[in-house]
Amino acid sequence: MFESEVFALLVQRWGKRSKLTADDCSAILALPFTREVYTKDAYLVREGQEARECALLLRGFAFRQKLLRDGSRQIISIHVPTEFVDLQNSLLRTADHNVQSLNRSEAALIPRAALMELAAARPNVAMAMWIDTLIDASIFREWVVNVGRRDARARIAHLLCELVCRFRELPGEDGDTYEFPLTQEQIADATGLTAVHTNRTLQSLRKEGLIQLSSGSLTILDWDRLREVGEFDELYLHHTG
Amino acid sequence: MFESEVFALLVQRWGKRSKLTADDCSAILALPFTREVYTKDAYLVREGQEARECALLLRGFAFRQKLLRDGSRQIISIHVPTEFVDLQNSLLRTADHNVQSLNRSEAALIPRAALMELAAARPNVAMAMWIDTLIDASIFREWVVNVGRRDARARIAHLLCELVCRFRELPGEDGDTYEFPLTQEQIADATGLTAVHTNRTLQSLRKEGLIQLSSGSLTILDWDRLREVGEFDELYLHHTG
DNA sequence: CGTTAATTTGAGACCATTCAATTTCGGTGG
DNA sequence: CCACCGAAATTGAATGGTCTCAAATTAACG
Repeated sequence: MFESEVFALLVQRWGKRSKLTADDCSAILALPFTREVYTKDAYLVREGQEARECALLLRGFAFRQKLLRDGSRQIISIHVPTEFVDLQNSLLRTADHNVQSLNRSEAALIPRAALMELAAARPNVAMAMWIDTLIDASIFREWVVNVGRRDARARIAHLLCELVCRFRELPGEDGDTYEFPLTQEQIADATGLTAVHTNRTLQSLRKEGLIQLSSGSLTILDWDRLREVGEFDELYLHHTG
Repeated sequence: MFESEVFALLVQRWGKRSKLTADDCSAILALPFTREVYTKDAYLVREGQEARECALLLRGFAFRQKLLRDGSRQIISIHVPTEFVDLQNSLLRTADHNVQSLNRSEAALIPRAALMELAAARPNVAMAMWIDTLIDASIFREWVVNVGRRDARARIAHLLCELVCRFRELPGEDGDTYEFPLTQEQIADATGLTAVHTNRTLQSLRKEGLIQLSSGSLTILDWDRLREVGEFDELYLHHTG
């Protein structure tokens, strides 16, 4: 995927909900950036670090995460291409969490200052960025509910539903089979479970004919029942398209 | 507390991190609003509802919440006076969660349109509002970690630490004793526990001399150890003051 | 001072964890 | 192309933290 394409997809995504003028669009397309490739588990952002640039995912996946003293990890969200991975850190200046690459990924790094100037000069663009961060926040809220009040089956089903909904938005992704980049350990860290229990729970979802999941590929066999098990309602994703 | 005071406190809070001109300030102070009083558990915002106005808390407390099919409830955040309770819903238009009054509270309801116009016309104000929502998001992230990866003692200790830090910012609140408006059931819903287990866990925190909590009043007896138990690091609150 | 909400207590059941070992998978070099 | 390797997935058994269901006690409030 060429960088120009990604910025074009970004403009397209934002254009759906905010009115962007031609000038707004060309100002976005004119943003300076450098490209960076990340290997699996490489850090894009580190907690405590001062934000100097903001990463826009071009290819691959990334996730937010916090580490606890005992070494356990909680994943807080998953990110797909065309998403900014740390607008929050850019505005708040010092990162309060880590961002890691899920698999081999690539990002465009935009200098913080350029992004802030753009936001200050163009209210429409600022609004689009703001809304992006609000949707992130909405997803965080749903995750609080997920890990706080649902049992293992529902947590995992809900996570799978969310990811499928978000993968579907990507160009070239449709049908019922998706490239699925999370290991069971990562699913566990995203749902607040252990890898062992995640494994057993996935088996039960498979045994009941809801999903098929192996070797990096997820097939949804029964979307309605998976939704039901995860008590999934996509309102919180605020997909207008 | 008079409304003029609250808007003044808001301007003061925002002024700490964003540069607000005199014009910005007077535009904020000129916002139209109506006042509304809420009884305990009254709804300020309902999931699925279209946002027509945005509530600024003047007095008392409020909390965000989602309800599950089985009737259980997950509290997602607590809010104190001078905080906007639903900027998120105002921007995203349709509310994806509920907001309830924690005790008897009072809010200034600002028409959505007026707030949006102010944001569009004044980048500094927009930035201040944006940052408010980013700090909310940071708190959501920490709550994902709290309910996802900590045991009952740590979850409750962490919640208490957060609330104390935020109460301290309020005028007239200092020392080690605070008005504490949450029932044990609400603490349970905020930490993803049951009320019964919350009760036993609070007893253990009391028995070890960390806190004193009864009849709506919380005293911190050993801040350092409470922090330790909750693995609390206030970076995520982004208090610049 | 009665009535309801909130807190407290007990006992048993269960979901998820822990720890350890085994098997399978994916990739790499010989 | 096969042998090897580390990572990922899988299995088993025992433990334990938290839940459930009830009932009792205490506090709050009009």
